[in-house]
Amino acid sequence: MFFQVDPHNGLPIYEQIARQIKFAVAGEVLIAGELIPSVRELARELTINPNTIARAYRQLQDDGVLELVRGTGLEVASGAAERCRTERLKLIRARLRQVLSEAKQSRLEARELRELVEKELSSVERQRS
Amino acid sequence: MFFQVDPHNGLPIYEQIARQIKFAVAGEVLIAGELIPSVRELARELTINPNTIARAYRQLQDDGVLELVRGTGLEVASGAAERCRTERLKLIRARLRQVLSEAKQSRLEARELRELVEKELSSVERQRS
DNA sequence: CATACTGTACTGTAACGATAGTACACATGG
DNA sequence: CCATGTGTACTATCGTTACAGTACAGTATG
Repeated sequence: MFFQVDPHNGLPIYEQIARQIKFAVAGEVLIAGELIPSVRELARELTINPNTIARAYRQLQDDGVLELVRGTGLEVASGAAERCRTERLKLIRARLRQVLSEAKQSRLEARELRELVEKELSSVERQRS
Repeated sequence: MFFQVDPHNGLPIYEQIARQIKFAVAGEVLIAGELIPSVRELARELTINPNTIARAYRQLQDDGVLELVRGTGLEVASGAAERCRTERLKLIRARLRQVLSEAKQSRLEARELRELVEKELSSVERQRS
């Protein structure tokens, strides 16, 4: 698994994990019916408290992304990909809007902002996919 | 003063205030030598605890943005505009990079992402300056 | 001088996120 | 059957953020 967690991100860790799993489902890195890493395993891998992982998983169940298979683990719910794709788009759009709005509000000149965006965008596109 | 604070922003309130003041200094909305609103006044205006405002101001002093005039208040330090401009650019660039990187990492297609950015960018530019 | 305003310091309380440790019901595999 | 591995629940502790209230030194203004 390729999850990354940053404790100083502002976002709570359990939130980061839940979101990354949703994004993985949206991108079909995790497929319906597939078992996800166990609470203890992922906790060991990320050196994070199992309770924190469990909280993320509980939230994902509440959101209908994961389903419990008793005694075995949690699997990706069928039909979750669609919903996750929608949610992913909404989240990214909101984040983007917030950043751009802040930049604009800070009286950064429009030209400067557009240059910055162009530069970072092409920089990101040049990364390994 | 035109400060806005959102308690559910992830960022601590004192951090939001400090940043907005830095941005105001960078954009020369606040000029060197100018007195900023008093702790109690700003607290009343934003309906926020004075301690929280005081904490933001203390941090701004540590960063050399504000200078204490004893018994009178805090004024914008001379030469702070330059440093604030630099810091503003760094902060916005970092935020932008993070959002775009997340979007890319979530397997959103490059074309989709670019469209999204274009749309939001022009939307923001259309706002009141 | 006296009042009212500055920033600052201190204690205490509450909520939240994260950690630590323990315990339980359930299912799988030997 | 039994050991192991699932998720889940519970209590307790710690640090950070924010709030509430009080107090104090310093300065401007009357």
